[in-house]
Amino acid sequence: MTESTLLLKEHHLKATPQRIKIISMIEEHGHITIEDLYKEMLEQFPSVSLATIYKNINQMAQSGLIREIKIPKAKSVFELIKEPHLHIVCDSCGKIEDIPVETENIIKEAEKLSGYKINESFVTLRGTCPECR
Amino acid sequence: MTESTLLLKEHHLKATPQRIKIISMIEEHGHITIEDLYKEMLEQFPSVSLATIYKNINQMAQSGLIREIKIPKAKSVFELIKEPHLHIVCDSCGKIEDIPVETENIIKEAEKLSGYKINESFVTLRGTCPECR
DNA sequence: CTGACTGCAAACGTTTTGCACGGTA
DNA sequence: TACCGTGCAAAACGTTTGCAGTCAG
Repeated sequence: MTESTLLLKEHHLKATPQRIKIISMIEEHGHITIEDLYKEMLEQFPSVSLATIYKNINQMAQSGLIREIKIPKAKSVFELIKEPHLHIVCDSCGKIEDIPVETENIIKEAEKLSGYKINESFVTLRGTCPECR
Repeated sequence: MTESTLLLKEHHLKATPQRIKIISMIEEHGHITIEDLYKEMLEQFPSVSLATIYKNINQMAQSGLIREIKIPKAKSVFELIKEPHLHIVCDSCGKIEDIPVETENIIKEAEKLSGYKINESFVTLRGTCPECR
């Protein structure tokens, strides 16, 4: 029983070979676009359909297993839902990394200023990574 | 000479009636989707084309006059580029507001942790607005 | 065994493109 | 006047849907 299979079972989704592959690819890459998911999937499942990928991605997002991250001026990527973190995108090579930065202070501040009850925060930074500098 | 006309001139774009209208609508609404822009524009320019709106929005974004804000689980909105601020979206009514929260601390922290040189930050929060609570 | 999942093809909504006409500087 | 912007129609894209066959539980 693989890790991906377990994740699927926990979210009450049938563990088909396609789904297992999708999850392990997201896990492996950290973040991945639909396009890359499809390309890489074709190597192992030559007749896989884009429709299948979309259907599964949508279901997994619905079940709270994965989440779509919209990136300014770039394609969306998908990631497994884990601990809160923020994203940083390299302007030069496009790489996306997670960073475990605490956003509590900002949220508290925003709640005070806005009067909103805040449920979730999405933070994306853009800059230049150490390798591209 | 209107404010919108000035903004266009500053960015070396010809001040056509359609462009002036687009900018004044973004200014008026703060944030607006392409769809709403088009609908409202039709009232004043019954034969305006969606193609014209897309072409202009893309040019204005390219010139640094406006910016696209991608919202989780919702349509993108466009805003004039002004002082840094973050966005908060109401889960219940969908309203989007700007909040002038300082993000310097988070950025410093992220730079330290990641080794990146950070150029810009995008922060979107979701929650419930005072009216919807 | 049965309902859920897959792959295919067609449909859909959004965004882009090419072109002839019209308007701004 | 020269060039850029507009509107129209068609095309290109990304995503979704319906359906018949297949598979996981």
